[in-house]
Amino acid sequence: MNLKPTIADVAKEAGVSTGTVSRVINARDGVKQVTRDNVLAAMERLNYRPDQAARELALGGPLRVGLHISAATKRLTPFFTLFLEYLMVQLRTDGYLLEDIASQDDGMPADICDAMVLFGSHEDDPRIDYLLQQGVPTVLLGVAQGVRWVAPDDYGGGRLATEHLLRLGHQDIAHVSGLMHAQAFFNRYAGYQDALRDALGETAQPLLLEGDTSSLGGYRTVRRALEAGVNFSAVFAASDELAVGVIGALEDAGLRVPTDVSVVGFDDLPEIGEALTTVRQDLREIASMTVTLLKEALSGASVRSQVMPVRLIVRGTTTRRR
Amino acid sequence: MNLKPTIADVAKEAGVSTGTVSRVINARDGVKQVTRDNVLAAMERLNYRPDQAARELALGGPLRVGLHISAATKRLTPFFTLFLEYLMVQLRTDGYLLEDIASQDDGMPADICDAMVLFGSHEDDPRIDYLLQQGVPTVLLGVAQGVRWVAPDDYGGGRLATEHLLRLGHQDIAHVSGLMHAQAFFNRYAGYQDALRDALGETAQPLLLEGDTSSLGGYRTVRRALEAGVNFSAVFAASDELAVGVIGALEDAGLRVPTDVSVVGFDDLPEIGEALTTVRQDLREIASMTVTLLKEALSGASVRSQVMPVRLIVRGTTTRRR
DNA sequence: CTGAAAGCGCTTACAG
DNA sequence: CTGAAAGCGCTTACAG
Repeated sequence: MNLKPTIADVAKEAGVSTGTVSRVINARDGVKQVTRDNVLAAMERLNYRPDQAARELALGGPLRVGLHISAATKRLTPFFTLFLEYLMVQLRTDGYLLEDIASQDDGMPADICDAMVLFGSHEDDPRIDYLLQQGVPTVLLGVAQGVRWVAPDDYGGGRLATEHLLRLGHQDIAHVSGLMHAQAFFNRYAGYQDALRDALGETAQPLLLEGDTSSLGGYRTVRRALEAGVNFSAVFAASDELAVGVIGALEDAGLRVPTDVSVVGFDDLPEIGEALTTVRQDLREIASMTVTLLKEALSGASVRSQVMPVRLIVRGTTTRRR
Repeated sequence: MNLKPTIADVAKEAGVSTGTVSRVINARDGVKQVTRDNVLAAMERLNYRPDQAARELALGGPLRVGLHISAATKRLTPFFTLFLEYLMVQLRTDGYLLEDIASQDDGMPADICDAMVLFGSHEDDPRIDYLLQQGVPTVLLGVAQGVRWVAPDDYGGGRLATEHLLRLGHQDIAHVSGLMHAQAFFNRYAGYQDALRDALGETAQPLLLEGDTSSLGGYRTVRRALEAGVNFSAVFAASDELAVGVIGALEDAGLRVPTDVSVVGFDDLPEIGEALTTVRQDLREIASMTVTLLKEALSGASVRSQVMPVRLIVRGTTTRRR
């Protein structure tokens, strides 16, 4: 039979009852280790995937995972859109339902689900205490103390991008970013600064150009810098969106990319950064890790967090300094 | 009892069996009209909503609705993101699962679901014939012949925006838009032209500024026009995103909005167009109508299509001509 | 620690 | 045209 295997198939294969299989699937304790291993092996052999509809029906509803984003976070960005899509798919696979949670007047989530995902945290985010106090399993996107979180290696990515430009002979490297109170931007900037200092010593001149984080923001920031006579032969932009704007501004100023100015982005978003030299963060992996931590939280495992690796993708917007 | 009513509750209330209730829920024929009315009334009284998990389990899987977007369409835009979210929620409510369908080499959808939603159609979209030939229930976003479609009143919206500006005394009104082969842009432009002609007669001077449809695109388009000495006291932008860029370019050129130049957008997107005078299209309604037409298609009802109304929202970016 | 059995809310042959 | 009943794939008291 090549139909989708059910819990009954697994039970037969493992020589146990369906109840036991169910217990193993749900990591209920009170199953002998040998039995558990047996069942796990059988599941593996049959490539068994639980049927979510059946599970939901038996349980009287899906497990609800609430997504709460801080007021300051923009939802309608390519980055957020993509991450959300991956997260939703991941959660659905495991039978969870992702719900959008609105904010109360005090900024706290207006509804509390079986578990929560927090987005757009800054330091000392009051939502964290609030949720921990209620004992709700919570995972954060970004870095914080005392909660489970997952975040890309922003610092390492900043270093990678900057070191790449340094290796190409650039010294006057501008960093175009958003406001520094966002943890991701702060860490990318820190990586940039450290790489610069490591390579150039104390003569290193970090050049931070802050502005709006959209493409338009990147454009205007760089255009203004150019008009003010600021000088650089390379730009590390803190996101692909910014990089797109940066390139536009350079073009409009008659500068060619990468011949005159090299540009590195961050994210490696489809549709946006496809032609860019950029630092790739794997959003799918990040979403997947978010779900993993969520499940750990739900099962009461000990708290841990995860930095996700990034890597440099060299494409056509960087070249050796002339 | 205030628990969620089940099919059994409805059956008892209507004095029939659960099988019969199921038949009327699913619009199976072979149910006497009186019985049907009875059941419908009972459902109404109890405010019955079918349990999707149970349905899915009994049917052996959810009904899959495939979303296919043309290669040219950008997915990671605020507009698309928002629409997709609404569509997904609507579909889930009715127990359908939205799936993203990739393209074959020839541009046709690589997988065919129980029903399809097509996005980013232009005239004579070959996907339409392809799907109709296979007999797949299909709904299109946009306008086309011989299929079910739903679209906002682009033409009417173009008129509304332009007439608003005319009423404020503006005569030199530029239209900033994307490429005209997109049906929505084409129709918005047509509305603009007709409103202009109706008000100013043959002296009317349509001024079309085409460019990239992002905010950055709007910015660059207008900046270039300004630098070329093009003259206007008002702009009708074909989207809120474009309008944001337009306003940026005006500001950077030292022009105040709306004192010096009035700007109208289109869409009324949250986060983007919140301060704009704009033409509101109700994406939630459009998504909901899409699902309605999908269900009609699935049940074999006769083909119909729907233009969704839009309306002008006057906010702070337009004022009387100085 | 594990099995047998009932139940979650629906659909659909099968009878009548 | 309609009802009684089995079945979809899980979970979970209840026994043992």
